[in-house]
Amino acid sequence: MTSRTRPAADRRSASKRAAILAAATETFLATGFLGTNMDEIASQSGVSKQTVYKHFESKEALFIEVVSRMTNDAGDTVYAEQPLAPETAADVAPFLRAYAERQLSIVLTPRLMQLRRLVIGEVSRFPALAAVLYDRGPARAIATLTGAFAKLQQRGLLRCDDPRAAASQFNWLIMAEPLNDAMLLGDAHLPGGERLRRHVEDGVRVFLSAYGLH
Amino acid sequence: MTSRTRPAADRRSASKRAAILAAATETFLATGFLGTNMDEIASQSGVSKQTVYKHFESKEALFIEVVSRMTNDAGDTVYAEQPLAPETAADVAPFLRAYAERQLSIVLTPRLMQLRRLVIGEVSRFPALAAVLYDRGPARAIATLTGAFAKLQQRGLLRCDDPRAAASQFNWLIMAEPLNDAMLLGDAHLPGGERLRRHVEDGVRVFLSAYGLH
DNA sequence: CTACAACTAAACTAGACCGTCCAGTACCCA
DNA sequence: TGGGTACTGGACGGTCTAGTTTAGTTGTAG
Repeated sequence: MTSRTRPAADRRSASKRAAILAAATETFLATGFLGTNMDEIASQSGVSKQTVYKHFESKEALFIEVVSRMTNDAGDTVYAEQPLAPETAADVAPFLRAYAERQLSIVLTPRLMQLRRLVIGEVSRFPALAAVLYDRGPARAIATLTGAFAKLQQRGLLRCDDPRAAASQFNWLIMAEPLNDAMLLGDAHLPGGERLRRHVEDGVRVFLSAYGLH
Repeated sequence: MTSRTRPAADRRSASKRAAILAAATETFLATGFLGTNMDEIASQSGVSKQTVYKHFESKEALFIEVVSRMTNDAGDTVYAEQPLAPETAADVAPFLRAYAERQLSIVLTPRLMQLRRLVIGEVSRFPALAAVLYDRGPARAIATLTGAFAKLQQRGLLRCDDPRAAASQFNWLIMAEPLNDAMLLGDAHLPGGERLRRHVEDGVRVFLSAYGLH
C-alpha cells in the first residue's frame, strides 16, 4: 500500500487533469468527436499523451466526461437562483419578462450553442449525452415553470388548467425562434439588447392573452 | 469530339449516379460526414470506387450534393400545395389546425430529423448547408404563414399588427416542442395520432386567444 | 470489326490517428 | 539520501481512409 495521502503530488495531478479537461473541451467543441485527435489535446494542455491516458481511459471516456461536465455546469448556472413567483396580478407580466430575459441571456451564448450542436450531431453515437442535455436543459426549465405557474394558478393570478402544458408553451414561445436561428445560422445571429427585449415582450403578451386574467 | 449523344450509355451512367447518391444518402445519414468512408458507399451502391470518383469530385462534394438534394426535396414536399386562407371567422381555427397537423406530420419524420441532426452537427464545417436548410425549412414556413396571416388581417379575421411576428410565434408554438424533443431524445419520441392532435389544439387555442377575433 | 467510353477489381500511396511502450526525468515524502 | 510516483517525449504497431493508378472487361456506335 502506497496510498498514504500525498497532498502535493495529488494537487499536481489534479491540475494536470483540469488542464486536460479544459483543452479537450475547447477541441471537442471546435472540431467534434471524430474531428478531434488526442495528440492535439495533449499538446494543447501542455501534457504528454501518456498522462492523458493515465487520467482518462479512452477518447470516448474523455468526451463523455467533457460533455457531461459542461452540461451540468451550464444547468447549474441557469438554475442557480429560483425567481420567486409574484404576489399580485400587476407583477405577473414583469415576472415573466424578467424570467425570460434572464433565461435567454444565459442560454444563448456561443459556447452553449456549440455544445448543443455537438451533442445533437452525436445523438446516434452517444444517445445518453443527449438525454442528459435534455434533462438539464428544457426539461428542467419546464419543470421550474410548471411549479411557478401552478402557484400562480392557486393564487388566482393565472388561468391555466394544465400548468405543465402552459409551461412548455411559454418556454418555447420564448426560446424557440432565437435558439433555432442560432443553431443553423451560427452565433452571429444570436439576438441581444433591444431585439431580445422586444422578442420577450411579444412572447409574454401572447402568453398572457391566453392565460392571464385580462 | 466524341460527344455524339449515346442514349444507352448515358442512361446507364445516370442510373449508376443515382445509385451512388442513394447509398451515400443512407450512409451519411447513419454515420455522419467523418464517420462515413467512400469504400462503403461504393460497395453499398454496387459500383467501383473509381466510378464514384468519376461522378463526384471528392467526399466533400458528394456530401454537399447529398444534403442539398435532400433538403430541397424535403422543402418541395412540404410546400407542394398551399392551403388557401379561409373566408369566414369560423373557418380560421380549423384552417390553423389543419395546417399545423399537416406540417408536423410531414416534417417530423425520422429521416428529416436525422438530416437536421447531421446538418447541425456540421455547421462549422459546412455553414452553407445549414443556411440552405434554414431557408428551405423554418424561413419558408414562416414566410408562407406571414402571407396567410396578412390576408386574414385584411379580411378582418385576425387581429395582428405584425403578421411576420405572429407567423413566427405560431410556427414555433406548434413545432418547437416536438422538434426539440425528437432532436435530443431520438425518433422514438416523435408524437403521433392523439398526442399530436392535442398538441396542435392547445397551440391554436393560445394563438387565437392573442390574435383571434372573439 | 473497330474504336471508344464507361466500368470493374484490386493494389497502392500517403498520411492520419488511437493507444501503447519505453527510457529517462522531476518531485515529493520519509 | 533513497524510494516511489507522476510525468515527459518520442517512437511505434496496427489500423483506417481519401484518393490514384493500373490492367483488364463490357457494351455500344458506326
